[in-house]
Amino acid sequence: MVYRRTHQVVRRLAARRHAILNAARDAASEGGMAAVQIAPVAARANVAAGTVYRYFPSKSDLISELIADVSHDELTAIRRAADAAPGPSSALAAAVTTIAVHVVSHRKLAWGILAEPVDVDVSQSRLASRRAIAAEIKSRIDAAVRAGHLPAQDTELAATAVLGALHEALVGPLAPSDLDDRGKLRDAVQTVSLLALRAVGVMDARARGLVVQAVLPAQAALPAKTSVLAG
Amino acid sequence: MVYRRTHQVVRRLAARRHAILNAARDAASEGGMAAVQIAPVAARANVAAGTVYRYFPSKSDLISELIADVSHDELTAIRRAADAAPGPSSALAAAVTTIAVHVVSHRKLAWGILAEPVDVDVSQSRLASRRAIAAEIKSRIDAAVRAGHLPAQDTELAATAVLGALHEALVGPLAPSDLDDRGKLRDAVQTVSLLALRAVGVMDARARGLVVQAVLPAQAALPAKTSVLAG
DNA sequence: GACCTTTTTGAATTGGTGTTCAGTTTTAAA
DNA sequence: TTTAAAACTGAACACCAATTCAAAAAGGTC
Repeated sequence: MVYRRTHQVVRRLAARRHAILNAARDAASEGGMAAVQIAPVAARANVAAGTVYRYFPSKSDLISELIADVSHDELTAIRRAADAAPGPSSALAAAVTTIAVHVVSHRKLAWGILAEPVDVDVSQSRLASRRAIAAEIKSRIDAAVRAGHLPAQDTELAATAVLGALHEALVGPLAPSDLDDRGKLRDAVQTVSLLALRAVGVMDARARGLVVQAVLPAQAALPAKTSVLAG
Repeated sequence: MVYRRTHQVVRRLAARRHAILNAARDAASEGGMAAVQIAPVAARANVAAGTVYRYFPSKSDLISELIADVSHDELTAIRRAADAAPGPSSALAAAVTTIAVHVVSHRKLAWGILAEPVDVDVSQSRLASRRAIAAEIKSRIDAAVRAGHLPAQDTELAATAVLGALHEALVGPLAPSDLDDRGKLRDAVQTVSLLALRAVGVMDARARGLVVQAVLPAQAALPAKTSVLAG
């Protein structure tokens, strides 16, 4: 044989793969999934359109991997925030506010990942992404129920509803348009987190306290260098 | 002039318009918005593809009108249910359960109206549809707040979040799959309605009572002849 | 029935983007 | 430097449903 992949090449290939995925993420962050088209993404990554197909079998696969990536980062952030909390209720509050802060800070990307119409079928990866995050929320609600902080309930449905409330209120088409203002953003995050906690049965007064405590670290964790979502 | 539209013709034209819209609604009910394609819809309505374009400038307009129609029917049903309730809290509960029962009873159509990817741009009519229903919910929450039954809050955001919770939990991709069972359906509707009411600040015990009272009439109103959504 | 207008038809056209592939460039080994 | 494999390029292709439009049919008046 007169050709073998050397380390250098392997690294370059990996870098290029990253570059393409990154280009896709950037495009999605700026213009939503509609902006994730092969030719523009290839241009952003400094490769030709055909090259994309040496790394991803189809556009569908590219976007699916993008969705999985972003979800994975998101899940990590949620877990870290919740695990750092002192008790089950705080953990739930931390998880909820983390999601709220993240999606509201990267609305275009979140909208693209979650619900924006795409011309290729990405329902499977969206489903997996949602399932994973819903499962995390469910487990946090379960823990709070076991601790006697919340009434017994269908926690799976509750987790799904909580996610729906967060998404619709913060990144959906009816979301407030003035969320670029830092104060407004925090208010919206607090309001919606409060709604979510009350929905699962946290008493109003207690929920307010939990939210206030959870919002600060969630916001602080975000602007650190590269944000988790837009990395 | 040697030609004027006679009554008969006017009626036939109107009937045809209805037939096309109805065909679109049927198609959406069966196969979601993906099934709303010009040729199949035309076939369903017993006209040629080209004829559709004498009634609707574009597919986008056809679907937009379909969305507006369905939303209008939905809004009417919500108002009727809420207005029949004895007080502001009951009215809110009635509105919420009405939405829940409707979307869960016509999931494919609801999904198509709300969020399913479509190849043409229907974001404006979807936005209008959502806005109208959110406004109705908001006004019911406002009334309950004024009556002192709920804590003061950002009712616009609350209404949006409530809708998001209902939709995601009942028609989204994570919605339970066993909702064809009548009992399961009722349980899901109750559970999610309860979550929605607690979210806006109704106490758990009271919310349970309101939901139970509201679910029965909402369910009863539905199967009457032609359902409001699929009619 | 003659004559004009509106309506309908459905096959052909259009448009836009994902995907392919023959030719070119780059890389590694001899 | 030569050789062969892999990687890359980008213009051409394919796909597929929305849309158009010339011809035909139906409707209305005289």
